[in-house]
Amino acid sequence: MKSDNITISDIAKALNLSNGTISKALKDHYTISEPVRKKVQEYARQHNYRPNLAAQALRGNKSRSIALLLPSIPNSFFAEVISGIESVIHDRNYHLIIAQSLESFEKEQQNLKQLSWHAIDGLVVSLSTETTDLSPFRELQQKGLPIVFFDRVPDNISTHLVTADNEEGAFQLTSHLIAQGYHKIAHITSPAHTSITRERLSGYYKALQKARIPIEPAFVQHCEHGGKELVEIETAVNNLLALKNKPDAIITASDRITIGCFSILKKKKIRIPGQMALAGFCNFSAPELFEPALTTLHQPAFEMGKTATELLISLIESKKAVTDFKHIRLPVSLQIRQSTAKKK
Amino acid sequence: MKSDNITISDIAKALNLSNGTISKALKDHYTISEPVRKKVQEYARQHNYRPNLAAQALRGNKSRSIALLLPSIPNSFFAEVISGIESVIHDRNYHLIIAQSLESFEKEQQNLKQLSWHAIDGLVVSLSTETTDLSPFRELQQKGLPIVFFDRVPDNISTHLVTADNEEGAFQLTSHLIAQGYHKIAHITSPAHTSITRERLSGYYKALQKARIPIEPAFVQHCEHGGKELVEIETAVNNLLALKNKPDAIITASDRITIGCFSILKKKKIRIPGQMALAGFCNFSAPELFEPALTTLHQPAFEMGKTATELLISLIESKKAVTDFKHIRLPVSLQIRQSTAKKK
DNA sequence: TTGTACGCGTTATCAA
DNA sequence: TTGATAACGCGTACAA
Repeated sequence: MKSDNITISDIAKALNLSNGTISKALKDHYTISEPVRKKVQEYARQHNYRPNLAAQALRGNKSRSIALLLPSIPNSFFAEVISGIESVIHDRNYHLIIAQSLESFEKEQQNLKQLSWHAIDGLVVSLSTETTDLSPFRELQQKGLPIVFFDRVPDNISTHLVTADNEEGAFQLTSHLIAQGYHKIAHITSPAHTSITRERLSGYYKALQKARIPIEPAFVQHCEHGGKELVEIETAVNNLLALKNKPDAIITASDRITIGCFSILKKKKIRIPGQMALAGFCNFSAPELFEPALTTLHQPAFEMGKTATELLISLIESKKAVTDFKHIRLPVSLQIRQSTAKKK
Repeated sequence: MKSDNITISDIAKALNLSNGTISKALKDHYTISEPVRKKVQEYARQHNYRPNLAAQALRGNKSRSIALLLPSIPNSFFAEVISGIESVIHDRNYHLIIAQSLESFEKEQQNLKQLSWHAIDGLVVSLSTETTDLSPFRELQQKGLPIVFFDRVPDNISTHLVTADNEEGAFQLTSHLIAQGYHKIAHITSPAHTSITRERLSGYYKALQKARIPIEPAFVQHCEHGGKELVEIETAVNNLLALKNKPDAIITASDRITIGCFSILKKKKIRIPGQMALAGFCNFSAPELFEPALTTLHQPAFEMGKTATELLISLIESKKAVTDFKHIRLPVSLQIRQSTAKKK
């Protein structure tokens, strides 16, 4: 776009000062006298001065752009996350560069490479289900790139993490089902290596233990690609249905698995909750319209995006190296509906 | 990020050539001899040379970034659009800057201003429902900024437009309902001034005319904010239900209106399709799980995003001013389900 | 307290 | 066909 913006040297000429003075005055440098500072800032404001981002980037070796790498954009949960990121990024004067991995490690790596060409200042990531090798991320960190992970976060990495309180969420889902009279509760989830899977499993186990319900290993089914293909979910459901000791309820671990599982049960004409109760992690916008209305565990996706971005920006703008990293767990909310009605 | 990339002058030193020669060789300038060209490109490839985007931006007065301005990110339709844009933008070496208007003209203008600071090369827009004043967009165009509109497009503007075939979609929906035995078909839609509303109304009227069904003006209800607040949709539904001559079917004009209307009818315990058939424009991912499964008209959102972006890039990169603008209408697909079962 | 001068990496112009 | 040089706008030593 033809930029008709004025530049620092325009201001310098107009006020009979030098470029250096203007530059310093604009950023409240301490060596500039109050009247000059005021005059310059006033002039800049009136003439709608905007710093040339390209020049700043070239000079300062930073681009004021943040990259977002996530599994899938058109997914209720991640779309809300993006919205949360958008809510902070403009005010802080950053760009957002979005790339989706589509749950593929290869695509993720390819994206990562492309993003690095953009000379990004920071990276917000939710890992693909396939990702186990974190070395590419570690390498980028070592080159000085701040990274914040959210939702699907790695272990053993030194940086901020933002997740929903997955353990608590699974605990609530499971406890709710138990309270409704279901005692044979299965869990369909993502690959065992991912953080969210482990945390949710842990919550599931804790709830069972608390109710003194023995753990049945066959009740836990993993979708190796997080339910990317429906057939994965179908296999998981079939495995459960083939058990001698069939479960009477299923809790599911992601938008896609929840919706997929629901759909498969309906296709199989299995009554919900009569034959099988169902509840799961889900940020879908209208679960109350389903038949039956679906009990969901809602994650604060918008806040996750917002929080992760704020943390990232704090890392980027921190003068001294940050070593005190936090894992923020945001509260979830259980929304009880028909699909987990009391067992008869 | 600490960019450890090599630069043009690194190559120049290594090969004992000048910067200018390297620059030209890399872009296949005709004045560079074949052997030099090859040598330079080979060296660049081997050493993983990437042009510094900030420098290119500063020098060439363009940023290789494209802005996307749309009503709402966490909306099935627009999320798919973003995915479509993402699919082309990286390969063409552009950034994407996203801003959402949340259906507010004021927020849209504010975004527009902020975006212009980023020195964007082009703009992809879907207008907010509130927008009637196009002058800000026209001004940007006159300053030389290429703009492509999609979905909610303006009239009387000289640029490429990309929409779904809204008229055909509404025609199909209406004709389908007629064929199923519904003859009192209402239409809940967005404000009358928007392009999609007019096109869909036109399709609706054409289908009625073709079937020789008289048009009933009270059957057309507008949600002034596109159903941003549920109460708008509720009012529209109530207006229809209060009519002496009640409709026996409703077609709805957007994700939000469709879902909202569905929800309201259920809350009112109105049987679908027994008392009121329902079908609408909807890119929601699992309309078959609703009760009843919802007949939808699906828009090719991914393709719309992709097409709009390709057109925009062609405008940006066109050497000569483009005057031959097209309005591309992408095909829609009607998915028939229970909510429009044959009238008894 | 302010001004001068240089360099970030690239590209365009002009000279060789 | 290639080389030298200047310029894009900004920030920062260092000089004044």
